[in-house]
Amino acid sequence: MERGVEPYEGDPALPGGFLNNVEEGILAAAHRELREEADLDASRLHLEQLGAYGEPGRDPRGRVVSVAYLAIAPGLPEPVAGTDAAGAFWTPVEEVLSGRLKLAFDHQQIVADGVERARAKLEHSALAAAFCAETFTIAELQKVYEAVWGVQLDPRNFYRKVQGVPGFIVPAGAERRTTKGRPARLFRAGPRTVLHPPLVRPDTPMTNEVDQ
Amino acid sequence: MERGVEPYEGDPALPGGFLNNVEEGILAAAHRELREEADLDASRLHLEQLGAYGEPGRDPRGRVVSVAYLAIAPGLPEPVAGTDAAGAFWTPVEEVLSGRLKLAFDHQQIVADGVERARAKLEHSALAAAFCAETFTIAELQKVYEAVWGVQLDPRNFYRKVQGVPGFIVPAGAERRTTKGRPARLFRAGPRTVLHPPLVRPDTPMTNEVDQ
DNA sequence: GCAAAAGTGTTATCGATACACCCATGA
DNA sequence: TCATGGGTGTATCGATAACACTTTTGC
Repeated sequence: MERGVEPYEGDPALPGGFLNNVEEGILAAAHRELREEADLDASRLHLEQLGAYGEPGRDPRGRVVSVAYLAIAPGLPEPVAGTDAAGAFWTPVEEVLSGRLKLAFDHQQIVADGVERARAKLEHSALAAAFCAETFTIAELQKVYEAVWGVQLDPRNFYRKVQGVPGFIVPAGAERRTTKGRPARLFRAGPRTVLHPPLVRPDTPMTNEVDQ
Repeated sequence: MERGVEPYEGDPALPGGFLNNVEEGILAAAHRELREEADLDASRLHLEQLGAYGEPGRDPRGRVVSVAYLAIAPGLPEPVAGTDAAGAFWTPVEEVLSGRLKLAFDHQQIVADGVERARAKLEHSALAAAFCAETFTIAELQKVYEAVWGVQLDPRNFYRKVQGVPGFIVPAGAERRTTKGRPARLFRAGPRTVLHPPLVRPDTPMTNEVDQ
C-alpha cells in the first residue's frame, strides 16, 4: 500500500494495522486488514504466519509488535486502497529485494523473509497447483515454480518428477491444443497437500555463511 | 514452571510473561523472563523465535498474544523458581508430547511446535556440537542427534557423514581413552554454523497427511 | 586372547541431472 | 516438410544405507 497517514505517509508499505476488539484473533485480524486495506478476500487465500517483529525502533511511534502473515493465492485482482491508504498496487518482489523500491518500517525485511518462506513452501507443499486454473498442463505448473524460484527447470525432468509425487496432480482426461506443438495432457490438483518426495529447488548460489 | 498465580495456578507451564517498558524488544523480553522465572542465563543460550500465538480463548483473562521462543543450550543448570512461580523443573519432552504431563494454556501446542523446530534445526545447523563439551568424540555428537531425533543411527555412516560436512567439526589433536575399546579422536566445533550438505534425519513414520 | 568401541572399505540402490530421441500438432 | 512444444528412454553421477572388516585399547 501507499501509506495515507503518518508515520511514513506516502511511502509504500505492507498492508496492516492494529488488533481490533478483544475477541479478535491474530489470524482473523490479518484477514480483516487485507480486506479493509486492499479489498482482497479470503476465498482461495492461504494465510500463513511468518513471525513476530517487535524490536524497539522499528516504529517511530514506539515499541510496536507486529505479527506478519504471508498470503498465497492465484489470480488476485488489482488491490483497492481502503482505510488509511493513499494507494494500492502490485510490484514484483525483485523491486523490493533489490532495494529499488524502499518500504516503510522494517517491511523490507519482512518481505525478504516472506519470499524465502514462499520459495521453501513450494518444495514441500502442493500450493503451486493453486496458482494454475482448475485444469492445467505440466508446463504451466513448471512456470509457477520457475517464477517463484527464479530459475529455469528442465521440462523433461520436471515432467516426471512432478508425476512421481503420488497424489500431487491427477489426470483430467482432456488435452489442450495450443497454436503450435503437440497438445498437452491436462491435470487437476490431487488430494495431497504435502509432497513426498519434495520437489527440491536447485542449489542457491551457495552463500558462504559462517555466522548464525 | 509450576504456576504460582492464577490462572492455572499450580499447573505446569512454560516460563513467560508480559513485555516490560516501551523500550524492551521481544527477544530481550524472552531473555529476561527466562532469567527471572527460571534463573537461566543468556551465555551460550541460543534463542530463536517460534511464532506468535494469539487466537481468542487461549487465555481465560482475554485475548493475549504470546510470542514463543525456542531456547537451545547445553548443560543447563537446575532451574530455580522466581517471580510468580511456585516451582521449576526439567521434564523429558516425551512427557508433554504424550499428554502424560498436561500444561496450562496452549503450551502443549507450543512445545510440540518447538520440538519439531529443534529436530529440523539439527539437520541444517551445527547446533548439535554446542551440546557437547569443548572437545568431543564423534560418538558423543551422535548421541545428541539420537536424543533429539529419537532414532538410532549407524555409527559408521554417521562418522563419515559428519566429517563430510566441511567446517562442521575440526580435529582437536588429542584422543580420549575410555574404560573399554579403542580410544576415539577428539574434535571441536568448526567455523560453519549452516551445514552443507545437511544431515538429514531418517524418514518419520510417514504421517499420511492429506490436508493443510 | 577376547570383548568392545573406533574407524575403513565395499557394494547396492535410489534420486537427480543431462541429454538423445520420438511423438503430435499447426502452418 | 518443418518448426515447436509434449513426452520417453537412458546413462552418469553422487548420496545413502547396509554391513563386512580391520584397528586399538582394557581386562
